[in-house]
Amino acid sequence: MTNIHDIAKKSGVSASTVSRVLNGKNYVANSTRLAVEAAMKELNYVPNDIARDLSHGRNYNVGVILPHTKHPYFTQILSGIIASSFESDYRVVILPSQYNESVEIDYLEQLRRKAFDALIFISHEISLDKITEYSQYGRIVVCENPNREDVFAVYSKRRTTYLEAFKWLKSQQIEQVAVLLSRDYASSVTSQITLDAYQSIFTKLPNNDLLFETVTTFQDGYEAAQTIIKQQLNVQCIFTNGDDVAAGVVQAYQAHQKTPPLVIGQENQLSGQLLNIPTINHHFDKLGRQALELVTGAGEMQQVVIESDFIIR
Amino acid sequence: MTNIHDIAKKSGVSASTVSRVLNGKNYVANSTRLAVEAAMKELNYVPNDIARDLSHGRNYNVGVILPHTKHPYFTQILSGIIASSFESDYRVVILPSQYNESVEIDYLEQLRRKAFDALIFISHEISLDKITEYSQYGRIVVCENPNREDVFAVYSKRRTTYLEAFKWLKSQQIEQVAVLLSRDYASSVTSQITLDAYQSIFTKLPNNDLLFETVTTFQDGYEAAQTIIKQQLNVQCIFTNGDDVAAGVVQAYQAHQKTPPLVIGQENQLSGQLLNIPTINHHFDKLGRQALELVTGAGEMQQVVIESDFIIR
DNA sequence: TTGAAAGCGGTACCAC
DNA sequence: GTGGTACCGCTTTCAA
Repeated sequence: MTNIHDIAKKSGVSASTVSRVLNGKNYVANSTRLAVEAAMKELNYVPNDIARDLSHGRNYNVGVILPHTKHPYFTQILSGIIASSFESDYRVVILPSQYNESVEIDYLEQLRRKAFDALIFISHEISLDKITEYSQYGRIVVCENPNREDVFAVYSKRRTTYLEAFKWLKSQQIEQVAVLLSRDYASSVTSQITLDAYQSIFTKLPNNDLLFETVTTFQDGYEAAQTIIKQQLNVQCIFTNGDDVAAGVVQAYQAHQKTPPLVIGQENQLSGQLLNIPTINHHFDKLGRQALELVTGAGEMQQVVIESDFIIR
Repeated sequence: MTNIHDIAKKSGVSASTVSRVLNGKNYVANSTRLAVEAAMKELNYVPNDIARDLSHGRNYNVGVILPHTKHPYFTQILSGIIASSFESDYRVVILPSQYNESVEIDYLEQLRRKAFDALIFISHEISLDKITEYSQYGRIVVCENPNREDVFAVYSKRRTTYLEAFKWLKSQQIEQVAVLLSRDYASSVTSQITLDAYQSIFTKLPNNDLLFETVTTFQDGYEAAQTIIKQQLNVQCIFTNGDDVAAGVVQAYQAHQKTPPLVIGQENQLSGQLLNIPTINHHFDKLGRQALELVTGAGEMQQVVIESDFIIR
């Protein structure tokens, strides 16, 4: 590896001067500059980024923690982050966590060891306390409403839109609504917001047999619908947590030769467009973009809210 | 930042000894070890990864170059790479290229500057010559058949499966086949393989009006199908380059109140399952896993071929 | 079993 | 404008 000292020697100047030429900063005589550049060309020199990083104490890497890449919620946010990184000086490092707390802690430790300048949690199992504890080592942004003010956050304004959707249902005289959630009420903020909005509009929670709490895929949606069909429940609408799930519901009804009730999806995916399912667009790509801007920005503590839309079709 | 020398001083030993304790290598007296560990605990010390990287001359980062994350071909391979990285010591850095040659060259230069230990090109615009030129700076793997032996590569065995699919069509007395490609014959190896296989079976290329060369999305598929419908072409089958595209084709026919011909997709996506479209599964996740194993491995020059399946439904 | 010292490859402050 | 030098923080060889 030819280094900065080789260039210095070759061109008869000091390493400091080579460094100046390299960075185009400070004054260097034109003749000196040319001599140094000639030496660099001749020795086929390029600077070493790791050495530079060490000297600067930073490496422009942002770690992005997500459980896996099988769910559109994660991948859509990730896409936004990546798109935004393309326009910034930062690189995105993917850190899969499989919902495993100790893996997440390990990533926080890596932040502490300077492996990254900053971290984005698209989702997390560990507590917010743990996250704030590590904030001294680099900026950390979470992609959810933390319900406290000492955490950088970007999140979708779900509640308003859920209220809008449920209000609309009610205006259509629809009151028998099944709800398919991705995770149980206790462990998911999204589930809490959904059910709280539901209760605000319908003044009660859904009956137990109309509430499904671990539905995340097409297949899960299909099976939940089958349960509803078999039990011959009186259902006017099935409110799901994603268009793929919604598609599963519709397919299940069709497989049973039945007309599905009104099905509502989320995330405005292709599956929903194909089957003409009303949906809620949370604009996760935009959320991802904001997350990167926030985590690489210089500003004060901040929380950004992204609007979402209810799309009737 | 408390560093290794602080620990050395605090515990009354040399930095070398602290380093030994840190790495658990070489002999350190038990009493010494305990003293050092106590000092580390007390000063809340963690080693600096960048310094370690500089000393080692490597950083365990693998760059993954892809045009964008909007196409399932890219994201499926990426998922495989990420899943595999979880089981390795390497980190995945996402490098979006937007099909831009100078951006790709810049990433190659970053490899040279030691920003990464290795690179995976999921897709690339630059020449293979350029890629081999930079191979001296770190291992580089491409995700396509390079048709030469001096490049690490992982690719799907498309030709065999395309032949199988076309043969099956022929056995069904289907000879009027439209083909929707993602890119033109000249610039896409996949397009070449597709049409070459077509020609092997049908002894001729598709007519010009049955060949579409820049179709990549649902919408593109929809529009291509509209063209076919409007021109009232005699088509028994539409062979597409993806299930989402295939879904667009089917939807276009339905919108025109027409029964679609046999439509074949690729990639075994949800959209294809929903609409019951026959497809070709290229197992891109597996391809991604192999790509990471290959790029981080120690072995000789190697090329790995992934089997694909024709799924009739 | 341990320490001194020379790297790894740059950056940046302070004189001249 | 330019050079000297200390420093970023860890690893590793060689001697003791």
